[in-house]
Amino acid sequence: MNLPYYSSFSPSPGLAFLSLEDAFEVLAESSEFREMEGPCLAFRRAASVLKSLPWAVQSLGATRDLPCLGEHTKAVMEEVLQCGRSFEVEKILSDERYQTLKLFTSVFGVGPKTAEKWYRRGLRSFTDVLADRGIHLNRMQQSGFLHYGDITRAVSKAEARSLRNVIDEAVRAVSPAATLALTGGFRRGKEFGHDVDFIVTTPEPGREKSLLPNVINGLKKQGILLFCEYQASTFDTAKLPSYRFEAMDHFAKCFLILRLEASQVEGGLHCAEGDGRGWRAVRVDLVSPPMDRFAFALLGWTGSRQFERDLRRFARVTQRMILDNHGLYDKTKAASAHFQCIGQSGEPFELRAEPESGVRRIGAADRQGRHPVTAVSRQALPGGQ
DNA sequence: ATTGGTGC
DNA sequence: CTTTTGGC
DNA sequence: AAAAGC
Repeated sequence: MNLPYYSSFSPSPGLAFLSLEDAFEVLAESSEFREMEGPCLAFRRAASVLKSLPWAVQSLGATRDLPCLGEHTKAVMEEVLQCGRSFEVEKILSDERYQTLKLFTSVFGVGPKTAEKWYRRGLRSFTDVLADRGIHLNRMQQSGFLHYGDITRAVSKAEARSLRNVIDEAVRAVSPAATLALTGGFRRGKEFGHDVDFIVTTPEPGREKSLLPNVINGLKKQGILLFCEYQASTFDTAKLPSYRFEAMDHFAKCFLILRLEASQVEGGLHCAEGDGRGWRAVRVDLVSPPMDRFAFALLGWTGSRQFERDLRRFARVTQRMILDNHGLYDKTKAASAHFQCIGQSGEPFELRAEPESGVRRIGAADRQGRHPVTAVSRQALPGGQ
């Protein structure tokens, strides 16, 4: 197993200059570990707003008209712009609890609760965790440790393209009429990602239930399935919108770790220096909504996380609607009349989401003559429910 | 059966 | 001043 | 922590 060195943010002063985005990400993460949800969100927004700018901020004056930046964030910015470091950020980076929780949560299958549990047991390293006879790792965490080096390594665009071919072949063998769409960060145009996300749907009635299980079987037969957690659909149009407190959508989906052969990647694998295996493990997610929900699923899974959050808040507070991965609902219509998206019987639309920006994104896009959200049309269902 | 993990 | 922040 | 609501 490849253990990480503490590399992401070097606490050694003078060497690594901190970017403003990184500084806010550290503050956000620290707030998250301390269960301060408000400050966490505020720092995430600050980071997101700076990321959305076409230029790098070089002076405090340039941030005068930007939203989501207040007293605290501007004080940090002043420090970082002045000398490339922040006292508060460095204090966090040198904090043992922060370092340990950051390390533990970097393992696939380990979230804040589990990381905290291990920390309270006095564990401080992977060696500590793996040597502790009282710790039982679930299947996901076992895979997380087993493939740690590979799945913490960034996935390149070329690797994502290659995986598209692999998935496309497996899908086509099951349902030739199926639609496969790349989502997540790579759909947003990113050069690197931590995984590769796809949405797969079939117009063939009755096929949707067996589609994902059959695709998974195909990958298994190829011998490239290193890990699979399959979640069957719990989607039910009669129960929309869902009032239950649930983070995830109800579509059939699977969280995979696949073996990707170097020979299938144009320009080779994104791998470590002396890695002669000729393959690497990659995290892949497949989501399979019913065809008529394709657009909403695509919108929801294209991200970014901050964009999804802001978009839903925008739908609620200014449009008086509820948006989720399953649909768009008008709160002002009786009995939660529900709105359908184009593409029910025909072509799913091309979503032009442009995430990675802050709360002002929609307005900014409009000013530039782009309309990232207008693809979701207000076409009422017959009968109106 | 519940918690915590998975995701954008 | 209090409330809201993905009624994920 | 920042913004919105009262």
